[in-house]
Amino acid sequence: MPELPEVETTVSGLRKVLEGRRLTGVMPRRADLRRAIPEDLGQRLTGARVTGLGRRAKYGLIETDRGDTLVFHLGMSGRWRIDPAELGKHDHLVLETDDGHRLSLNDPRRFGSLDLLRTDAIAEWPPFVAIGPEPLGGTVTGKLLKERFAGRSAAVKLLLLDQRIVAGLGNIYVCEALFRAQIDPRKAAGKVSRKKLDALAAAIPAVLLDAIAAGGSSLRDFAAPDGELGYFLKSFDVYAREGEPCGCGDKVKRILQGGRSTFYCSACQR
DNA sequence: CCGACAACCTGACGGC
DNA sequence: TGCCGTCAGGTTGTCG
Repeated sequence: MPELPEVETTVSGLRKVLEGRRLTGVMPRRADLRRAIPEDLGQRLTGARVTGLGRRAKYGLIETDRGDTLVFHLGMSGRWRIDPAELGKHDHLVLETDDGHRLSLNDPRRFGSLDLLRTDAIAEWPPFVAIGPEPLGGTVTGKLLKERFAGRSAAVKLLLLDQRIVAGLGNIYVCEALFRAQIDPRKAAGKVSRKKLDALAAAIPAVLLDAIAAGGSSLRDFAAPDGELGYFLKSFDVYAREGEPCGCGDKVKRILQGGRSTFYCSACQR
């Protein structure tokens, strides 16, 4: 579930427990997730103090006073647990703090990742070099979308999922933003009108901020890291609502694009 | 550049 | 109870 709002919520939850704390234990419990976990991760982080937390696109950042930043990605099924009663087979990294808290990165499907980067070189990390502007940074405007979509015949839905165009959007919030902007997800990106792109540029941060306000909602198995229920509290306009009525009275449709479900209202979105 | 598809991996759910 | 097919928030790569 982890799209931008869920990562943002996760980072906020981690900040409460980690900021300013010294890491007294750092225990990777397997060698790899989606890719290898750095072998020296435990050694480099043990004893370090956490100086700050942040987020870039769907990546969470844990910065330390040793010049290293732990970069995590939650993939499809990752979440952080704070003070879990017991560790299970999907708890892949455990952190212990000097004030007695224990955190675990739990990721059943292991599509997530863990990397340890030098903080001063983080901008040159290849995944970050390729990634597009932050949708909450105020720079994603109709004008920018017009430029990035120019000449592109791919469906606008698919280009919005491309992290190089805009960072942090995933399947849920792309569907929701397109609904709010009343854009047909199948439409060629380069043929969406400037007026619609202005509406889209406004809808993207609106949808994301609503989700953050709702506690990083999403789907079934997402919970905020402090254990508060973060899922199913938010209802979507179209996502996962196939066959249900849209506000206009028509039924929400589900189609496949790029092998993934798109939910939309063919009456409202044109 | 594009669309289609597969791969990575586990778990939940529905149908039988 | 179990077996089987389908689906799920993401990313990366190949093929034609």
